Amino acid sequence: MATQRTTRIDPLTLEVVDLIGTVVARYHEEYEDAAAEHALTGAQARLLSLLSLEPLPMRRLAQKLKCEPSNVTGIVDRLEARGLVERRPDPSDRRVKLAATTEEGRRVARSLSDALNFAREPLAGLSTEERLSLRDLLQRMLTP
Amino acid sequence: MATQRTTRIDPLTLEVVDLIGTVVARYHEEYEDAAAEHALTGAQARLLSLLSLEPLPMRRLAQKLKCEPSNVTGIVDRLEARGLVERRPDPSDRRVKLAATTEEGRRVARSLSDALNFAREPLAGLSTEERLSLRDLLQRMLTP
DNA sequence: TATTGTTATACTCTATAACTATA
DNA sequence: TATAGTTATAGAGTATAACAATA
Repeated sequence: MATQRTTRIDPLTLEVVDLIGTVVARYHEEYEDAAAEHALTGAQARLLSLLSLEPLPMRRLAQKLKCEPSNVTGIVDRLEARGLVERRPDPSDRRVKLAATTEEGRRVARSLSDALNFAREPLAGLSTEERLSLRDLLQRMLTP
Repeated sequence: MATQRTTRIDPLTLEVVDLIGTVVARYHEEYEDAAAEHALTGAQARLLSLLSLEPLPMRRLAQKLKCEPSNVTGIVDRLEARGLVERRPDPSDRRVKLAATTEEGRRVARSLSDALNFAREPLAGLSTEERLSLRDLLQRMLTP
């Protein structure tokens, strides 16, 4: 019976789940703040970061962002209007448009990932051994 | 120089950061799915979960959800229209409206937290010792 | 005067459905 | 006919500013 499951979770597990919730909240806060410093929304920042690795068809972007293709049009429109992204034809298929970062877009994307100090500060207090341990625990948690 | 910091992050730390990113994504996916099963948006589910603990003034809700008070009005409106939440006067201050879950709202909130199997499955493969270790590492990561 | 909640407004993100141009 | 991208539309979340009721 579903409503009884909760009682079977031990306090330690609940504590860990709660900590993970805090990690999630902190991660999002930092990401949104970093995006806002560049006057970007979260979705725009995510799309820009994706494109900073390689140009992608609109369709691929939708898959990666887990949203409908129609939404990507608007997000790319707004980034294009700011000169951070551009649309290019795909020589091999004229239906496809490749979205790609401009020089300025790459600059912003780099600065964005630098601003994500989640990468540094929260882990700064852990030793190499502890990071190894954390890595292994997270890996086992994520791959059942 | 900000653009050089990235190169100073060792591969192990990057790996851990990447894993945390995956945890965040997985957590959100599960939360949104659980909310969608009850035809709730993420914001509505979060607000309902908050209220399932205790009635709160609209202002407090805005603080907890980290959004403007004006937005809470609409979210509570929609939950109230579905009979999951109600507004009550605060006897001690007639300016204040307390949002509170209905009986049905509590049921949905409980079912929602049950559906959040993130609490169970991802941690199922870890022993008690490993959970203790994970808890301590996350705690130290979050409290610098 | 300050605070609580609301309204009004504008923007973004989201999904759905219909359209176009290619394949 | 199938696919890629777009447009149109509607609902929801968000911030800002202005407002009424109460403190």
